[in-house]
Amino acid sequence: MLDIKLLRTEPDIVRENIKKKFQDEKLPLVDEVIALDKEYREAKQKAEGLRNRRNVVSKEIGMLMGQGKKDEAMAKKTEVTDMAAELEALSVKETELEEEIRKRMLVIPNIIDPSVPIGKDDSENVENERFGEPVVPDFEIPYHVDIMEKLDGIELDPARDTSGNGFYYLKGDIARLHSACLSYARDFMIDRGFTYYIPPYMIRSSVVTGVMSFAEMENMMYKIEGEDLYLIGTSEHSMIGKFIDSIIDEDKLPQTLTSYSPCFRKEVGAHGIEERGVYRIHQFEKQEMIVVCKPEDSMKWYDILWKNTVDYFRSLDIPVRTLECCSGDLADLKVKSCDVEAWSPRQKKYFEVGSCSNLGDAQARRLKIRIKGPNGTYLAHTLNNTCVAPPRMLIAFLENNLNEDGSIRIPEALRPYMGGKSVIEVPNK
RNA sequence: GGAGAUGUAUCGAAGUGGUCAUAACGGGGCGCACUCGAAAUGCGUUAGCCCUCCGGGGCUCGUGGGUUCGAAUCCCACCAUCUCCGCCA
Repeated sequence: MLDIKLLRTEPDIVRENIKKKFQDEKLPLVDEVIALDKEYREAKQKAEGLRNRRNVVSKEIGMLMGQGKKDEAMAKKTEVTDMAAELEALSVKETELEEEIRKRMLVIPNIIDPSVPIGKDDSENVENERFGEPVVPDFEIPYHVDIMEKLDGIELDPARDTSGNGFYYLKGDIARLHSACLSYARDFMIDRGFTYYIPPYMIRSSVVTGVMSFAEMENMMYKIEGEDLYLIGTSEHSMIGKFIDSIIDEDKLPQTLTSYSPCFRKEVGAHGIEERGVYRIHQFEKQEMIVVCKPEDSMKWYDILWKNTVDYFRSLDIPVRTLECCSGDLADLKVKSCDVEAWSPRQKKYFEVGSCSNLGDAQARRLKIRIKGPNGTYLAHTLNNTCVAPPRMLIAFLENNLNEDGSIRIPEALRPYMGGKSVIEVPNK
């Protein structure tokens, strides 16, 4: 969410930004907000004038009552009663206008960073940099489910019976590999100075509506029946939620956190949920990074965050690239964002395994996350990034570390988490 | 899950319908004075948000409603904490 003062003083910047994001249909909102805001402030001033009068008179009534001057007090009462209706009407108008303004402010996109490439949609995202050689071996790479099944590491049919499509049983060494990736990611991030968190996996509706839009909530979140609780779609929800309406001492910054959680997503209308396998599923696990920092540091942290993910994947011998989100594909709250994509030798292309975002002060403004410094309080900047989401990254892991005989090589870094194993062998039947 | 108690600034806490909400009283922090320095002492200071014609004004006593001319105070709902009982990993 933008600062409304920016719309008052520099509406052209806001309009220009909307155009850059190819959301011209939102252009009228700028003038609407400016007009509503003017009306709102007039109503507010009038209402506050009346409230002031009421407070003063009520105090006088109190004094008169204290002195036993009942008649004079009664006369004053009438004065307050007379303006009650006007005040009530103004209050309602005030609230209504405020809501109308907020409704519009929520959909006016955040000002993007000047470095963001201009483009209409995801087809115009820009490859930034490649890390590692994208190798295609001279033998055929099977579909990830087939690799896993050959290793006796996945059971999809029973999962369909117990839970439906979009769930899975991981088994044996593949399940262990999944957990190893997470444990390794946890230690990897701790080594880089991040504080490890295990957050609540369910959050109240008031937090949900704070951290996402209504449409997102409908399409992503599972609700617990009979309770005011939702299963989190990512640990970012609980991690950012804990900062809602808080003021952080400047010397406690930056907050660099890494959180583990299972993630639950309905994936309503999402492409690929029907696909067999673990690419898009209703339940997965993820190690996440969250940073809350001073405004001047956020771009520095943005670079540190995505590089962490790149380093993590490179330490597992998986080639990756970073793909920068163009203006039109950037979510409204984000200033800048890139995906980390892993190489798939089977598809001979890169696919998304993580997403790094700098939200500037937009999320902080919406959630009232502030910093207290020597010169007053100001809004924080917030960032988040995926370290690893194993079910999906296993696809890249298995494809890139597959031997011709179907066994899987375990990179050095992961061996301590796999009981020292250097290879996952194909079981003899 | 049952019973009871509680929620006021940085902390403890007073206020139980008005003329004591920046909020008594006490502690902590910070600044200044005294001191070679420190302790002790004294003085001062120590929320956030919004509007502003920059004079000021409004809102916030866990949160949201209600009653009232007026609510920290009365009523309702929710949230949280503590104690006891039950249950559980």
